[in-house]
Amino acid sequence: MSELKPPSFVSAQMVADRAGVSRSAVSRTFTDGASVSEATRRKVLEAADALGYHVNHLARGLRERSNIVCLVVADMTTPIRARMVDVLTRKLQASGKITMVINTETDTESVSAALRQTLNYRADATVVLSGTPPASLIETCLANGQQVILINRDERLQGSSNLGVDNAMAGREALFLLRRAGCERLGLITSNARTASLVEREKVFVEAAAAEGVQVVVTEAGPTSYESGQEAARRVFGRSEAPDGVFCVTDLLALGFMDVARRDFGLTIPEDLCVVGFDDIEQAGWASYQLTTFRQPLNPMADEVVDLLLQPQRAVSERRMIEPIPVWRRSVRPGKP
Amino acid sequence: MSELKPPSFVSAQMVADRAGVSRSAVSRTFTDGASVSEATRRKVLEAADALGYHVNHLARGLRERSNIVCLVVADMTTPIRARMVDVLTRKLQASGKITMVINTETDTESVSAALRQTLNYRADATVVLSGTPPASLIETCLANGQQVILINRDERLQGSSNLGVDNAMAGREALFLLRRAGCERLGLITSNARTASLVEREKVFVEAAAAEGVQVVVTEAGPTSYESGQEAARRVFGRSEAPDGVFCVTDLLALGFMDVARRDFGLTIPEDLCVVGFDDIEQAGWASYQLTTFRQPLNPMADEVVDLLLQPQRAVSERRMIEPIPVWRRSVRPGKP
DNA sequence: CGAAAAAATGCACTTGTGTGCAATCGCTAT
DNA sequence: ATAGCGATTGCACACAAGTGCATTTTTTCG
Repeated sequence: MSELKPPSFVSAQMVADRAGVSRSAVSRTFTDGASVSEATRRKVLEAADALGYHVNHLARGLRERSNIVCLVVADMTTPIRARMVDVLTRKLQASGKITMVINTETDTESVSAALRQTLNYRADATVVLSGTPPASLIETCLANGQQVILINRDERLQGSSNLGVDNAMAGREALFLLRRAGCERLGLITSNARTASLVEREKVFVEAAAAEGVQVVVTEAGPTSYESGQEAARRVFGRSEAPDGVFCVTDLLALGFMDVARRDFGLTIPEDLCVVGFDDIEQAGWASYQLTTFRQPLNPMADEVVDLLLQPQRAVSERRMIEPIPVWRRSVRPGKP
Repeated sequence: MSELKPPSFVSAQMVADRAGVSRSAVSRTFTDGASVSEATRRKVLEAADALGYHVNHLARGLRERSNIVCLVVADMTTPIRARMVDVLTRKLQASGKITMVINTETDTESVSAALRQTLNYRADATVVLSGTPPASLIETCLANGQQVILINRDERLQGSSNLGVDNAMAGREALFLLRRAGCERLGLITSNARTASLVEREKVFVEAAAAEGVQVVVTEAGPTSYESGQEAARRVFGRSEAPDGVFCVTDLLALGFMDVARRDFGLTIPEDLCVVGFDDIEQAGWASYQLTTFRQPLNPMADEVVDLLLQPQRAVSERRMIEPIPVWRRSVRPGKP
């Protein structure tokens, strides 16, 4: 009560008064396919323009869908996340949705709070890029008619739509690339984040190596970052037997790893050491790195999200899997013919 | 009419029915400081929990402030922009606001469309990180009681709050650093974006050099990106007289420039060439670059934004200027004592 | 020109909240 | 026991839109 916003928003009623018509006429002017004569439409538009009227989407959202989509995301500064947010907001906008970003931590409590916000704002759908929401809360969302789309989360939660890249394929292919390059002593660099995606890439890589009778030395560094990659390299090359081929479960890890391997241990890439990453962030293509990696096809993924939004009945289907695209650069020796 | 969302959101009325109280009691239970007895509050909370009730912030926004803040931004994948969005969403959330991101192009038409969206959703405020909205539209926002905060835009538009880093200081200081390192042939790398911020950094640098009787060769590359930095380096070192000290108006430009200078022209940094950037993106600190640059103090800037939001009367004040922080790394020779 | 069909318009209700006002409830003090 | 008083409670309205239905206006066609 202390202060109402003094210059209030202009409402349809004000426009109606000014144009000398009923409020319904104003509403219909801004509704596609509604029946309004050309004359009154002109009067209304003129008045609206003069007053600076804009339809209140909040009020509209009371009756029908709000057209709001919530994006729950952590670690937004990470290049891959930034690109995901960029692509998603773009495509969502293009399909008439507006994006609310909820910047969260990955712990369950933060994600839960984010999901509740999502419900508070009557979002048509929630897209989760980070963390794993508790099943009970997902059910609440679904019970309220809100779609839940999980990206790269692969917990298969009842009713939620799941969507992600094929991590197994990347793990297998990474091994293949390193073996073809003649690498004998393999290493795997992962983070302590233990995301389902990361774990799967790791697992498949190690298993595929075992199938060939090759051992893999697994190094678990800190969070998924450049610094963790550096730390991992210091640990790896401080040991007796150094690897000559490494799969880093993330490009950021790979870049940090490469920098330390080269600068602190004098290794040359790819002669002494081959490195494979995952994500294909922009920096992976920079001249200093030229990292061989797997691209997450973000545009197709975002298209898929939009598609799910427009056809909610598809949501119950199985997990949609998208193939990552191998990007060959210079951090792995070309295979012998 | 084809399909109403079949499992509709649960409303306060449903909770009231279940708890055997009036809808007002429900509303008051979720309103701080409202008068409800402990007994009914308990009944309401229980019913709300059982039904999965969540207050509709859209409806709440009809009467009072919506607590929505719109962020208008382009080039979100750029590291500096990603960090800005990250920090802003964080701080806004912490102060009880929710962020709508509008991903736009920098042209006036796109920005205008974004601003209108902002009005449609009754945002309390709009924060513009990219592009320059037309004055008339800003006035409309203000007339509707919506705050407009422009960051690093420094057009001084009537009524909007402006906020940005001190570009002049950076330009002067960059020259000082290079001169102290003994650089004689100076270059400046800029982009064709011609943002006010970029132009000012450039102008002050060139003027300060002129004041010392030193000429600066200005090279204008494409958009503000790593690739443009590479392109600029190829042009600069293809010419007869190569510079030995360069100020790149952006870190991304600087990193691309460094990579080409080193790899394609065999220069060593900082012995043959000193480089100064601006922004202090994460990559500037990576081992391959160690770029001397100026940090945009994003946290203080975001604090300032939140502050402006909470005290709208401050909005009319003059442009708030924040000092960038010099970050000394290895891309510039240390000055002679 | 007049009747029937078509188009345009306005009323009133709906969506989910918050809140002023009046009525009611419960407790204390005389 | 009852007046007095403060704490609860419910009614009804406001907020800003969309829309079914009935009514009015316009158009069309015989």
